[in-house]
Amino acid sequence: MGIEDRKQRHREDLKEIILKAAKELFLEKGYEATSMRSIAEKIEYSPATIYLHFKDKNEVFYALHKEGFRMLVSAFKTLANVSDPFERLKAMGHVYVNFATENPDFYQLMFVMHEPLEVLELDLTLGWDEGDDAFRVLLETVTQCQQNGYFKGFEPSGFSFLVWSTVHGLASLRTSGHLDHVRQVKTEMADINAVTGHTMHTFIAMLERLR
Amino acid sequence: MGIEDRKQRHREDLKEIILKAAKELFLEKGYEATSMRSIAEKIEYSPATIYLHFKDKNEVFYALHKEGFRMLVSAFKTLANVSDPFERLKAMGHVYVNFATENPDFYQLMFVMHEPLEVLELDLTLGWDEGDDAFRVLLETVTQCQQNGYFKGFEPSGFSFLVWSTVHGLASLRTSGHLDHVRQVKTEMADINAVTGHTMHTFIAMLERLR
DNA sequence: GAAAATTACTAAACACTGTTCAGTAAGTTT
DNA sequence: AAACTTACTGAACAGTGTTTAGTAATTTTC
Repeated sequence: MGIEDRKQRHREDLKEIILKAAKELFLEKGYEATSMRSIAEKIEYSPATIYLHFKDKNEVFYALHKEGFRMLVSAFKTLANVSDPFERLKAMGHVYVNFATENPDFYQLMFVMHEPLEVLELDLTLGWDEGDDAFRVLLETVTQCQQNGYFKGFEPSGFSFLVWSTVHGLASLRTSGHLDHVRQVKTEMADINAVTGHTMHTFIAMLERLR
Repeated sequence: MGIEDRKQRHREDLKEIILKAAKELFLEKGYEATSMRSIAEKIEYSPATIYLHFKDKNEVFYALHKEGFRMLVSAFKTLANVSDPFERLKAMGHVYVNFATENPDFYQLMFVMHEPLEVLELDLTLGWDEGDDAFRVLLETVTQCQQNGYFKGFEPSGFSFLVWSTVHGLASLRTSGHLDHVRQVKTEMADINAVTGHTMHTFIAMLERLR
């Protein structure tokens, strides 16, 4: 029935339609609960049709993974007008953690799961371009901070990895629920936002001491 | 056949046998590839038997998750004889990251996946005791460092969360492969061990500056 | 000692999953 | 009109976690 109706409708690019449906299901139900069959059902095609456009489930989610990076990089780009590099670094930290907080599923896909990256393992020339972009922006900002007298004596890429580790660690402990668990058991803090904010604040205070 | 043989064998606690098999399969093949059926086959029982001892797959892996924490906490305990708290904190960082490096599957289960924690979500009084223990040791060490003049002006639990975030971030970027990817594309470092070591070294240098 | 109750276990089914492949109907080219 | 190409699908394969009805052996009760 649905299959017959759909044939009348004007045809957009089917690949886009598949991704749109996959994204909606993914954001609504998560990765595990978004099956190839449920995507197919949503777009009123047979599951086999998806395999004409994507090699496998990983390739579908790798496309979403890339979309997530485009979102994050574009959020970073709004910070280009912050002229002071240290202020920009702080703002990047907040943007990063906020992105993870507001888009936990995307964040999981981009930085935690390695399923969608299995696509890359077959073709190592194929890059993680958007991710590399984001790191480049961080590295540039750290280097500029050093020109302003911050982080003296630290090797810039090592320092960038350190900053990334810290914000990623915070973001991932937050989205996994482990941070909130320890907060509940070990602290007096009111909620998960309080720990996250407090930890970010501590991190920035720490960076500030490294003038 | 196998089922008949096994009935003759002396009976240990079946729950332990299930966990032993689950652990072996898990360390060999990973979480996804360790099915209830494969565990059952390994111990020569029917899959249904496992459900007489465990509510579901999560409960099986929650038991392994706890075992991982016992391993980590016991590794921390070997550090009790390091009398200088700052030296102890540094050593804890290395133990933590080494644990994640040497037991990536356990680490995933303990700090990255939230599947085994779904068991807890039903019964919130049930704790993550071993994990809380590990955090307590960290908090104590940080507090003692402060008594020796380190990290002045920082609130101890916030600072502990920060330290945890950093080492967890490093460990999880390492085990997920993201760290190595960026290293390959963006740095001259030889291998994953070089980045990890370099980032840890940078972190410790940073902490040292906060006297 | 016979009957009843309990224990330990399993076969089979249910409702899913990702993926493949032979086949078909419609449109295009020769 | 015949041949070829495209777009798509139904059905199957081999797997998954989990539940349930049932059974054989053991233990308890009368």
